[in-house]
Order: sequence, then C-alpha cells, then structure tokens
Amino acid sequence: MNPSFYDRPVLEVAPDLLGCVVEHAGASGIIVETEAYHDSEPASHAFVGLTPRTATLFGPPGRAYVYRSYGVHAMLNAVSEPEGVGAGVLIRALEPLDGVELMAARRGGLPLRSLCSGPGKLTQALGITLADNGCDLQHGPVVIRSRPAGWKRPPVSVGRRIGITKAAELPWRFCVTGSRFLSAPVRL
DNA sequence: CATGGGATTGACT
DNA sequence: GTCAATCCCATGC
Repeated sequence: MNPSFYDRPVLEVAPDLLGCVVEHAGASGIIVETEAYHDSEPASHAFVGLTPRTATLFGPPGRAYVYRSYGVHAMLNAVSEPEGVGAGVLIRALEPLDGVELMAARRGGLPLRSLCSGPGKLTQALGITLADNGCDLQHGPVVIRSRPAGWKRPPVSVGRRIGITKAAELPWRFCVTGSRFLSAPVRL
C-alpha cells in the first residue's frame, strides 16, 4: 500500500487497515484488530512531542514505528497523517495466513488462535524486531498490502483501547466483527 | 545521574 | 485473578 493511504486522519486509516495483510520473513497474516494513537491525546507516545523515541511517529506516513513494551515485547505501528504530525495505528492482532508453521515455530507451537492474538505475539510470530523501526511499509522488510482476493471490507466493531490508563474512554479500537483471532473481546 | 512508568505476555494460584 | 520479567527513555533533581 502506498504512502498516500496513510496520509489521512488516523481514525480513517485504523479501520481501513482491517482485512489488509502484514508480511515479514516468510509469514503473513490478515489484520483483524487495530488501535489509533495521535499526538493530541495522552495515551500516545507522541503526546510528549518530538524526541528521539518518537521521531518515527512524527516522520513521513507509511513507515513502521516499532518500540519495546514492558522491556520485553516489540509493538508494530503504521505511521499515519502528514510528516510533522505524531500519529500511528497499532496493529494488535492478525489472522494467520501464510507461513503458519514458521510462525508456530517462532512462538513455540501454540494453537492457531494464539499465534497472533496480541500486539507482542504477532511481532514474535512474524519475526519483527526493533531493527524494523522506520522501515518503509510498501517496500519492506515489513510490508502491508491490500486485502487478499475474497476479502471484502469486513464489518467493524468499535471499542475502547486496551491496556492504557490515559484517554481510556476514547473509542479508538477497531476489530473485525466476530473474528476469533482478537486479543480480547470488544468493550466500551 | 537516578527514577519510574508502561500501547504485554505467560506462568501460576 | 495475580504477578514478575525486563528495558527504553522522558523527566526531574
């Protein structure tokens, strides 16, 4: 998907990414859960302004922002909105598509449903690391492409974002309705 | 320079 | 349901 796709309000990009495919290192999955983050709102890393950590978020749209959470997990975001605005879409869950055996090997052979049902899980399954921070999502190594044949625009459920304390009331989480591969049920 | 707080997960009770 | 693991980096003294 080209950079202009991401050069829009992050609240449009986040639901539009549902059904698209994330691909890296021989494995891929269909996005079934996203969350929007924006520098105007305190749950976003970009809320603190432009720092070395948030530079990618304020950079041009269509790149990957990868950061470490709880000292352990890598999180994948798609940088959105024009350069100078700190906004991104957190990819929270995938439905495994290709390279299932490879993903299972990376994750220790768990059942299909638990392979990518969480932001830290899917980066582990796809082999995405902090080294991928800033990479171009059109050319890779981490690639996001449009919905595979047979996938129409899926029905979307909206809810509150997960695991945050600030701005927790905003309904900025988007899930494919009824998907069995979500990280948690949709809640408001 | 020291400190503290996470956009989480998995193991255990 | 509870809880530790583990590290980056923004903030404050």
